[in-house]
Amino acid sequence: MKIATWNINSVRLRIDLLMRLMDEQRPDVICLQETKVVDDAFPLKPLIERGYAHTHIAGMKSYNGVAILSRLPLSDVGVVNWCGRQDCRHIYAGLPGGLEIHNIYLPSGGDLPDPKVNEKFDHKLRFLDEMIEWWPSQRSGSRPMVMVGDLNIAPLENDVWSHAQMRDVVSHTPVEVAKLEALRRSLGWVDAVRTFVPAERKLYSWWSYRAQNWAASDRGRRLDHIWVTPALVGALISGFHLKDARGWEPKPSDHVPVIVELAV
DNA sequence: ATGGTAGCGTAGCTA
Repeated sequence: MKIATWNINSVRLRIDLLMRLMDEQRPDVICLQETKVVDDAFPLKPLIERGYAHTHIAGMKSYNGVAILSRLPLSDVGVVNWCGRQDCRHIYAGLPGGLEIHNIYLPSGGDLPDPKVNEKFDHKLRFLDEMIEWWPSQRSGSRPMVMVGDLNIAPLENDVWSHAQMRDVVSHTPVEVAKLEALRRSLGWVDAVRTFVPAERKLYSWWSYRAQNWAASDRGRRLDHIWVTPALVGALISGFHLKDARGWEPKPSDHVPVIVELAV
């Protein structure tokens, strides 16, 4: 089973690039974040025609929005609301073989890394706190599960272009990295792609639109992740980033797809 | 220290 996750930054604007991902990689399951569209306006028809007949979407006007697009049947689908909001950041679905996949778009957190003055950073930390409590109470780590998405945190030193210069930049601050680690430990999640790309190697999934030349400056961050429960570690076949997609024309997303293959 | 770009929706928010 091949699973891809991609912050597409508007599914309507980039529907042709989504079909390129489908044609080039043939994932069995694609999870999207930042679809930025209400469910009634989601462009499902061309995706269904391409074989992604099983879909579970939750979108809102302008912001956020997540989608699971699958060639394989989905069962027991659900939505999870965090921090008392219904803001389309977490959906899940069952897959054949007793697998469950969770697709999450974690709050970005704004600019200032101080929860007392920046409500967005406070929201990000509370979102993490709630998830840290939720997983052990609602799910078992012995269950085969995959958690994917834009977590808006780059946890490792080599998940950012400069660990020293990023310490006070939201996405790499010690407080959010510690909470992400607590979340990982909650069910013993394993960072799937980092089992194939050693922690000593730089690895990014996002490059800012604001750079004059994203590839030349190469100031990226690894914000997008695929985690698996211990029950699935032995099934991992490959894990990689589709870096070429950052240059896809016209109008690339600022995030690239992250992909794993599982022998299930 | 600042500003740089992008998407939605058509001003200003979010990233």
